[in-house]
Amino acid sequence: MTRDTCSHLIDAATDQVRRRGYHAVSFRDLAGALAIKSASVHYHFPQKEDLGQAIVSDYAEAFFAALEARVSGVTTSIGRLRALRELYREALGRSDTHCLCGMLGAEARGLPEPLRRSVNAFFEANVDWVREALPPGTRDRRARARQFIATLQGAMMLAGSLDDASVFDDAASRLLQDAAAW
Amino acid sequence: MTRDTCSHLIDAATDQVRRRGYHAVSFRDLAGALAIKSASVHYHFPQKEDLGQAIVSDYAEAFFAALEARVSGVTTSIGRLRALRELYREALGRSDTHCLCGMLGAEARGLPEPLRRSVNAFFEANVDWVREALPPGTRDRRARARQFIATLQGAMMLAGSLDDASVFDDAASRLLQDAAAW
DNA sequence: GTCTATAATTTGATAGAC
DNA sequence: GTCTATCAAATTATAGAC
Repeated sequence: MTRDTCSHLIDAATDQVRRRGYHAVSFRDLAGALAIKSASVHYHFPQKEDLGQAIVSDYAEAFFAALEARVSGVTTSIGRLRALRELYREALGRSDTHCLCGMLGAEARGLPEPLRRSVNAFFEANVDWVREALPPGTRDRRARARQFIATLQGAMMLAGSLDDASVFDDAASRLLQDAAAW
Repeated sequence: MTRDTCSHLIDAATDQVRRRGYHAVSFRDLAGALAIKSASVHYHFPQKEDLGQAIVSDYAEAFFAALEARVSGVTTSIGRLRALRELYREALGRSDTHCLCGMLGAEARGLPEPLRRSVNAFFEANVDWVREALPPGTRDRRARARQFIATLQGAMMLAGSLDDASVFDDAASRLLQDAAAW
């Protein structure tokens, strides 16, 4: 028994939006990927915005679940930050796509407001997670957490644009190096 | 005598692509902004890709010209890096828009290949500029330059999405703080 | 250089049969 | 749940008058 159409649609939409952006993905593109018709896509997600919300909440849930799985048993701050870096890195390496929320964040001013809010909730949660993971003595914790996420996001964008994953590796490894001294 | 239509079109297109992304901007949007018809836009830029190329090369030229103007007379490494940070920061503050190439870089996989190459040339030049601006003793200069640009780009994206310029200020100021010790 | 007019295609979306 | 059929609007783009 394979997964249902709804899950497949979310996967296809997530993949395509991560590659090309929200406005470049159409219901017909997605229908084609599943070998169904666009009317069937509308059955599952009446409006494009509904599908947008679904992929963001699905992505956020999977992201934080994968993150928690990785850090279970990891007690050092650097170890936890490293786990986050590796989660970003594997998304880039496995599917050669940008972070879904990195893409939607760039496009934020052109997105329906509720969708933009969901993207922002992801970022807030991501920043909060880093803030808690930082070494106990770190000062300006929120600013450092923002810096950390900004670097990973920017590195992922740059690596994807230049089609060179070493850009991510360079930026992320120096970031971790700096963070060890925070 | 006001500037000609061609320049106005480049300005309007740059502004709208920075706000909403390449695929979300139409010839009719741009025509409307100039109170002309879309057929007139095609007179100046036959294909959308032509307009895309024009805004990127225009942007890159203006960016590096403004950068050089800012660093004329600035001799310290930190002073030069600070000037770059301020150039990014003012783009965010003055027009509340993302970096044009940051936006197009995120969308890169969905752009015509020649346009993508122009965006990448901007990033390569930006990284090269930082590499030369880094303090003389800095090791892993290319990696550090990539980290620097990644952080500024990611910070600009995050600040724009969250509609909070303090995100940029936090990330960028900590970056400069770290860079002083590189 | 700008316009009207229009073509060809794509897009988000709906109605109703099966 | 999926389909056919269709719609209204939008999109990139062109031809030709002024």
